[in-house]
Order: sequence, then structure tokens, then C-alpha cells
Amino acid sequence: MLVSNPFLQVTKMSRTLSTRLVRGNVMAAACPSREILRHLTSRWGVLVLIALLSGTRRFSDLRRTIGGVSERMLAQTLQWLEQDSMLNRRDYNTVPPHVEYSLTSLGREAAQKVQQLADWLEVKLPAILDARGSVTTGVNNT
Amino acid sequence: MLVSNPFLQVTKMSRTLSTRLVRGNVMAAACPSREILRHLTSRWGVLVLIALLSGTRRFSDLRRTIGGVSERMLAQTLQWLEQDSMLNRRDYNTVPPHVEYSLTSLGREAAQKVQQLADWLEVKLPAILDARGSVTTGVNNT
DNA sequence: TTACTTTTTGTAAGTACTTACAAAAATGTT
DNA sequence: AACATTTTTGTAAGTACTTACAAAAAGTAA
Repeated sequence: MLVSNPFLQVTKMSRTLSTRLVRGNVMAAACPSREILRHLTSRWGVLVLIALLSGTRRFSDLRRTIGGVSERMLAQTLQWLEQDSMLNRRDYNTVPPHVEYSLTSLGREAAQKVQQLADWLEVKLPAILDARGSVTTGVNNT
Repeated sequence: MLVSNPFLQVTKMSRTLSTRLVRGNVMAAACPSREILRHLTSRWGVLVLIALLSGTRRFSDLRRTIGGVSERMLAQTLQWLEQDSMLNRRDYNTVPPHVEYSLTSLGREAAQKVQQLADWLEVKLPAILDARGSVTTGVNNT
């Protein structure tokens, strides 16, 4: 009955009596990977990760870069990603506030994966819109 | 003033007088890529794409594979992805219904990118949870 | 005839996300 | 003194996502 589900991946056992599972399974509803995946692929999370790939940035800087994000959601998203150890938050404790955000090594890896998807999408966008029956002119709206 | 924004990517001009933009820009709020990115990275969209990487599947089959998804949301997500030309829907027009879903070549490319992120996450999950201060036992909850 | 099959949609209700707006801090500028 | 600066949080209100549940189609099995 073991491994009847192809998504249930038990790759290693601990030396103790108890089974130790060493990797997540996004197909399992209760797996913690689900929550983190939601953060990484959230509407603004994706864009924050990509924006931070170019280096350390301040809050307002990110807000200017990421078109359409509100202060509220940017703050929210940054907190999610910080809690998941995807980014570092450096607070200079000054007034007015000066806070810098940068990717952790973990975050950089995630950001690269996300960036590859976004980059692919940007390139394929005209083809996708064509297939949809839309026009390809004016794609770059600001 | 052109190209003052590093995310505004104009890579080609048409032969006519009008400017023809040939790739999207996810950082621009009004760019159509935004909507498609949301579909690809949506809570269930990610999992549908990954599940379909293993081949053609029926509705209930997908529902069983993707833990926690409701019929309503699975149907909704499948429609989004179908409209974006990411998957084909083959209806046998029988009663009871028999419908098969499979990735288009476009969808397969997107799914692979998404899968790489999910795969990375599954492997890194224990490290992420450790950094969070949680335990790594029982990660594979079903 | 009654039950079961599969997929999709409608409804109602609930949760989560998102926005707009105001507020706060301590210092520098006009 | 009045104002701008930067980041975050609170509130209230609105939109979008999500669930649970019932319904429908037309045959087949009991």
C-alpha cells in the first residue's frame, strides 16, 4: 500500500524508530509547503521577489517599481516573505523610517525560479493573446 | 525619456509607423501579462499545471490528485487556464459526462517552470521550516 | 423503478484579499 | 510654526476567492 500515491514522497528514514520525512508534498492539503507556495506565488509576492533580484531596495522604491501595489499589500507581502526566510529586513531605526529589503540566499533561489516563469510569460505573451483573439499592439501599457 | 523605466521593454519595431511592442511587462499594472500570471500562479492553477504534466487527466482524477480542491474551484481554474491556451479540454459529449484535460505545448512550458519552483520548494521545505523554528517531522501530511 | 455514474453550474454564506484614507514617529526645511 | 520626509498599522468598505450543497443530463446496473 506504500507509495500508492505518486505524490507522496518519502525519500529518507531517520535512524530512530519514527519515520522522518525529508521533503514536502504540494499535492497534500495539509503540507506546510502549501502555505509557503501561496506566499511565493501570491499576486504581489511574485513581483516583490523579481524586483529584489536586482539588489537591496527600500519600501517606497519597491512600491514605485511594482505598478499598482498598495502600501498595505506591499507591507503584508514583505512580512509573509520575511517570515518564510525569503528576505532580510534591515531597519535603521530612524525617523522618518529607513528600511531596506534584500533577498536571502533561499529567497534568491526562489526568485530565480519565479523570474524564469515571468520572463517566459513576457516573451510568450503576444502568442497567448493571439490565441485568445486579442491584438498584440499596446501590450506594454503603463 | 524612453526606456527610463528598466522594466519597459521595447525590443522590436514594426515596419509601420506605429510602435509595436513585442513582449509583456509584469511590473506594469495594466499589462495583460498580469492577469495570465495570476492564473498560472493561482492557488489551484499551480497544482493543476503540475498534475497535468504527467499526462491527460479527467476532472475527478485531478480532483483526487489535488488535495483540498473543491469541484467549484477546480472547474473555475480549468476554465482560466483553458482561456489562456494553457490546456485543451476534450468533451466526449456523453452522459454521464466524460471530459479530458491535457496541456497545450504552451501549457507544458509554463507547467515546467511552475514545477521547478514547486520541486525546489519541496526539497527546501525542511530548511525553511527550521529557519522558522518549526519541526520537520510529519511534513508529508495527507 | 431506484440508484449510480461524471462534470458543470447555481445559490448562499463565509473567508481572504485589496483598496483608500488617516494616523504616527523625530528631524530637517521654509 | 507649518510642512515634508518614510514606513507601518488601524479602520472601514469593497471585491474576489472559496466552500458546502443541491441540481441537472441520459444511460447502466440492481
